[in-house]
Amino acid sequence: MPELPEVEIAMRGITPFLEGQLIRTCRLNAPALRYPFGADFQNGLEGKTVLALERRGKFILIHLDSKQSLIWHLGMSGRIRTFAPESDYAPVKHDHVLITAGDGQRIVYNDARRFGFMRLVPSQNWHKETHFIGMGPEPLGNGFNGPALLEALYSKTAPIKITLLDQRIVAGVGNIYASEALFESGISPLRPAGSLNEDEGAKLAGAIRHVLERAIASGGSSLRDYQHTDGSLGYFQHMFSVYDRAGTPCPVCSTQKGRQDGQGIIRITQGGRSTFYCPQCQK
DNA sequence: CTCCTGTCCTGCCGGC
DNA sequence: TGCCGGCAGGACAGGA
Repeated sequence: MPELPEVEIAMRGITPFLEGQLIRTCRLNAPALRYPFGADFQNGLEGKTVLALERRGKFILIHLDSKQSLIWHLGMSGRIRTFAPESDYAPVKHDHVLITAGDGQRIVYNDARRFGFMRLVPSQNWHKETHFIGMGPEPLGNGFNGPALLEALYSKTAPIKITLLDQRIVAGVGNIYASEALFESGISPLRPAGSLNEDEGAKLAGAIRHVLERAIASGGSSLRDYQHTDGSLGYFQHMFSVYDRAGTPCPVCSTQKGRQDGQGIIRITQGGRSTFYCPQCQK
C-alpha cells in the first residue's frame, strides 16, 4: 500500500502519541507478520521510552532509550490507527499489534496481508540493516537531483518504470507515484532507464519530488484500506493524472487542438505490475 | 552484476 | 446467489 507520502503521513500521525512517551504495553495478536516477532520483541518495547521517530524510504524508525530502534514497514496493506487516552478502542479484524503508551493512548497496527513487519535492531547500526544497505537517496532531500538520478540510471537497460521501483535508485517511490512522475515528466514508462538524456533526467527528478510533495500536502492517496492514523482520508487519489485512470482522456493532450484523437490513458503490465500512461504525451 | 519470475497473504471485484 | 480468476500501494529470494 503505502508509498513514501503515506508512510510520511503515518509517521507524522503517530509522532505526538509516541515521542517522549513511555511504552507501557505491547500486545501481539499474531505470532508473525512478514517475519516472526521473536521472543524478545515485547520485552524490547515495554518499559522503554521513545526518543525520536524518523522515516527512511517507506520505513518508519522509532528510536528507543534502550539503544534499540524499531524498524517498521507497512507492506501493502498495513495501516496504523491511534486512540487518545480517553477514547474507546474497537478491535477490528487483523489488528495484530496494540501498543499502549504514556497516559494510556494506543497505537494499533492492522495489516490484512501481513506483508509488513516490525523488527528491533541496535540503534547505532540501523542503517546497516539489509533493508537500508544500498538504498537510494531520499527524493525530498538535498542529495536527489537530475545528475544524481542519471548517474544511478545510466547503465540500466530495464524500462524506466520498473527501475524507479528499485529502492536502490531512489527511496520511497512505488507503483502509483512512478506512473504519476513519468507522466508529469513526459517520459514513456517503456524507455530503457539508461536512455534518458540530461534534460529528461532533470525533468524526472523534479517530477518525482513534485508529485511526492503534492501527495503529502493532500494527505496521501486513500485507496482501499489506507487511512490516516486518526481515521480520516487523504485525497490525492482524486488528483491522479494516470494511475487507475485507464480509458479516460489524458488530462493534457485531450484538451489540445488537433490531438483529440489520442486513445487516452492506457494500462499496461510491466514486471507483473500495472503501469498507466498516455502514449501520446509520453515519449 | 542485472533482469525476471515467483512467493508471501487476504480481500475485493467482475464475469459466468 | 455462489464460485473462480485476476488484481491489489512491497520486498525479497533464487535462477538465468
